Amino acid sequence: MGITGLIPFVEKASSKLQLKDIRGTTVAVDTYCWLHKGVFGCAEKLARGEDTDVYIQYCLKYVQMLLSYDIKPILVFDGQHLPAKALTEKRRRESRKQSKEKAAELLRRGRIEEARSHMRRCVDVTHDMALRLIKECRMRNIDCIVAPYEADAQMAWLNKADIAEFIITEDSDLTLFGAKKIIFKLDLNGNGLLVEAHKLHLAMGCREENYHFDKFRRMCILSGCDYLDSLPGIGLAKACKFILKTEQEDMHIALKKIPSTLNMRNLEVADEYIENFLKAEATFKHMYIYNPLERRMERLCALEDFETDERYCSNAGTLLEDKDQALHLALGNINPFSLKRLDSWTPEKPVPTPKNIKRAKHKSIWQGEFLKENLNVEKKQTSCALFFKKVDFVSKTIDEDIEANQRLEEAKQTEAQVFTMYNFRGKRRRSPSREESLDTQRTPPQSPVQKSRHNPFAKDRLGPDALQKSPAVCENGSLLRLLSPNKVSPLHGGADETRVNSLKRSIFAKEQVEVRSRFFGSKQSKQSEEQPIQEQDSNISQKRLKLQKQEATELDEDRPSSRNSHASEADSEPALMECEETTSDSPAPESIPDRDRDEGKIRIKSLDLLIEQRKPSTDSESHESDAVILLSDDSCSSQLTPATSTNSSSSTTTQRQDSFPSVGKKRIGLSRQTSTAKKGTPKTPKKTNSKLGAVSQNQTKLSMFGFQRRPALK
DNA sequence: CCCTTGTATATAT
DNA sequence: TATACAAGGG
Repeated sequence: MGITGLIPFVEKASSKLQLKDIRGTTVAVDTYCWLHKGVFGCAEKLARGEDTDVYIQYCLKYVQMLLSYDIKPILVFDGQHLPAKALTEKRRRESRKQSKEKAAELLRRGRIEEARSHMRRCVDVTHDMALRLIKECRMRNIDCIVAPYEADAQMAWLNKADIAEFIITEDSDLTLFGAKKIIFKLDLNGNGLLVEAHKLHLAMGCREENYHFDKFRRMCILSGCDYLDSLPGIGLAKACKFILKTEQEDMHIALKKIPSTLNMRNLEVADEYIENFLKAEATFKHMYIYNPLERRMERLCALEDFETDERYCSNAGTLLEDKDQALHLALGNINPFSLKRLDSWTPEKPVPTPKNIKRAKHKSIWQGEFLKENLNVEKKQTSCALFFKKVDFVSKTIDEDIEANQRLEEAKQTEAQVFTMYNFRGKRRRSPSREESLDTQRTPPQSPVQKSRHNPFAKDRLGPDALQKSPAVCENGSLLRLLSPNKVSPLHGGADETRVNSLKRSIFAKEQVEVRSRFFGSKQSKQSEEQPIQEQDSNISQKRLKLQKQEATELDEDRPSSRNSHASEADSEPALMECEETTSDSPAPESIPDRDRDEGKIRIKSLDLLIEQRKPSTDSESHESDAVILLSDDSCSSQLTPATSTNSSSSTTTQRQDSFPSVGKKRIGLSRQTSTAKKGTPKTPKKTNSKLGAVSQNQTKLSMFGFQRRPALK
């Protein structure tokens, strides 16, 4: 549904987005997208009429993810069907009915697999299912709102009213309703595609001064939308061509010129089409929404704003006279189709939160004290770094410090993500420290100085107070002690005391971050071991030079835009974002829980890795043997023996890049053998430079923790 | 040659 | 349900 091909069409107005770039914001969510996808996972059960909460858990997983980024979600649900869509709905219902019959028929014949595919098509998302999710959200203090009609219009209004800065949806119609920032294709790793309305002229190939949003909307309606089928032979491309060629504002006149403008002589534009076009346009502009702050129904845009004749608004819904009914419909207490009252929850009587459920601390849109918080997280982070620059007057190489700080900041986010990922699996909730990490994510950052000085390994030193404020890197105390800078390497014993930013220290700071990302989230960073060490040797100095240059620009730059400009890097591992040298083009990392849900296993393997790190390894051979110790998977240890490793040292960069994820993943045990095998990742044997003699411990570590030359971008 | 339109397929756990 | 791909039409 929506506008066919619109998302590829607006490619020039879109950019990759990672949720960590929009921390502290509020987003409106098209919840039916999640429910539909969630329903897919349990379609069979639902088709059989069995009870299941799989789809609820699926949605809550997304909610948890948003919360972990300190993003306030507002779940928006569809309300009553519009008369204009009644026909479409009827068709869908019939199609579902047919699928159900087919599935039943196939089941009777015992063809289960075929029956399944039909079962998936016959399940529907009901309001009861929505209400069940709404009730779960009420316990968690997550705002929900049922739109009077289409969720799209409701979300667009939330966006325009600056209640929500972003909208998460799969439905391209959102752009037509006038939403400003829309996130499509959001996955559980927090990656999505951001489409910004102020860039739409780029997609249309229209000069900014000639562009008006009406042009875009008209183009989309012409290409065929939910409310109006397109004229035969007209899609987005033709519609765009026509809109750019005509300056006629009056659609009665303009539309008549389509055949001549587009050289389509056989095309006829009926008067009826023009009327329906204007109706469709009015529907997108003036549909009714619910204003939760004022607690009343309103039009998305007032009729006066466009001087629209009300007779064109026949598809934009009708005002519910009963204000109480409108409120309870918006709260989800009323079935929007039958208008039957199902519940009587109000924001004034919050439901108690069970002990095992976390309650979000965001202000509710239903409460009077709700204030628009236009927190610009990106700017905050920048100023944090700059502030730090001011206070640290001792250091000469302050740039290195800032850079190290940024790495630590990035790593903090990574660990938060990971903790949450474990959390929403909800399997083992043994340690309170994980919950704390969630809490910390929701509360705004403390003073910039504190924040920038945050040391992930300071747990031992700073005492209980620090424990509460900063999320624990790892709940395992021995792990932390092992990692503490003073103990890891004799080379750096005195570094902390002098407080001077020696090269060693700066490298070490980087290393710490990499260690963490290796454990908890990175795919790319795991590639390090396979990198020939001599190559890294030269890389280190290069890297430092580049980093110093980079951060000078990065600090002042608007973060999201700088991110977006590196399209291929946008989906790389969060902790490595700051260090572009270590990022690569490899596919987006998958969430850890999918790979290995057993945290115990991960913890043990992490320790293994630390043991490896602490071993006095002075050449690549011993490094090599250490690597084998790590392996628990028989199938991959064979690939990693030194014998095979020498064979392929001449492989090209691209080959290496392909091979790294599969090998690296196995090594720290964050992936399953099957998952890599399925994807058909070519397994190239590991490469090391056996000639390497005395490599400093530091360099060995660097090689172990993710430093490698960045493969050339295409 | 480009654009539209119809068809096939993966979708989540 | 949305996307990718192929084929047909102007």
